[in-house]
Amino acid sequence: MYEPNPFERYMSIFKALSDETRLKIIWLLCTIDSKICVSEIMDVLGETQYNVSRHLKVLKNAGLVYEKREGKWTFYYHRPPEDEFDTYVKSAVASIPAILMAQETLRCNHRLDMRVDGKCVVGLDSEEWDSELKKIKNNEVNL
Amino acid sequence: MYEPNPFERYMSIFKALSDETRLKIIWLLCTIDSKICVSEIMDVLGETQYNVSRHLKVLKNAGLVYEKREGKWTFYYHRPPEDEFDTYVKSAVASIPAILMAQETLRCNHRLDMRVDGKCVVGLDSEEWDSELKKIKNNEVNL
DNA sequence: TGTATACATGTGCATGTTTGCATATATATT
DNA sequence: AATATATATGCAAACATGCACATGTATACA
Repeated sequence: MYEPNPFERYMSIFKALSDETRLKIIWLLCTIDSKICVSEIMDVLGETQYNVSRHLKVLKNAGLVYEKREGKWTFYYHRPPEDEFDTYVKSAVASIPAILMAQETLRCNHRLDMRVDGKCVVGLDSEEWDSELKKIKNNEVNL
Repeated sequence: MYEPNPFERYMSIFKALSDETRLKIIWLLCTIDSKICVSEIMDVLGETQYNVSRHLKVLKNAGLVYEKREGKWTFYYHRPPEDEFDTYVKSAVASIPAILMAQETLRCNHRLDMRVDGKCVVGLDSEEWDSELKKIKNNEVNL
């Protein structure tokens, strides 16, 4: 990425965070876990695969996340702050009240509990996750 | 402004800051002075009147500034942070290196020095400011 | 080697944003 | 009251963005 204008960096970070899906992804990365794969985000946010993938690319281009392949899965990691600006932006995102993310947090925690040795092992639209979802909806879990 | 989605607030703040002109305005408000009028911003940033006016409206709708009429002039004020999120966002903006704003800072300081009793008294495209600009360009001022 | 799974991306369409121009409004001055 | 100055805004064109569908690519597994 060639950035002739030094302001581009700041603008692209703010712009990347000005979308609800992307903001939620970053919040989850900052708050719940530092890495997450595409299918996990899909399930947690109820977004389609192409949308999640595209939004992640925007976040990656803004330098907010980086990706690492693990087998079939591509995990996206929260990129640690490199300067004061990054640090304050991260703090701002993290300060968004958890109550606004209650549903996503619940779903995310359940989805992440399915990992084995820190790796995603549940595929897209799996029956395993579907049955977990039903439990969540029926309040059969502890909030 | 009706905001059914609580995320709207965060998104509109990030979106407001994802534009170069608006980011520069907020930076100047945070760093140089807490208030500034439309014609001053025009002169400092070299933007047209309608653009400055509209960008200020975006910032106002995002809750980042508020306006107060003073005679012919409308002064825009930096709105103090109301919560943790606001505070971190302000810190992020303020952490943008001053070197990137050197030219704007210089022009802003000169323009603000023309105020009398804290009030703007120099009109649009005035000869007074034009002659100041020439001094800046000819390096007849102390950086 | 063939198939399934996870993810990425090109195209087209709808929508949103920015800008320039013209014009309207509000205040001050005469 | 008439005029000048400062600011705001409606309209339309240019541009950017987001989404859906289809398709392509990479990895895993049989």
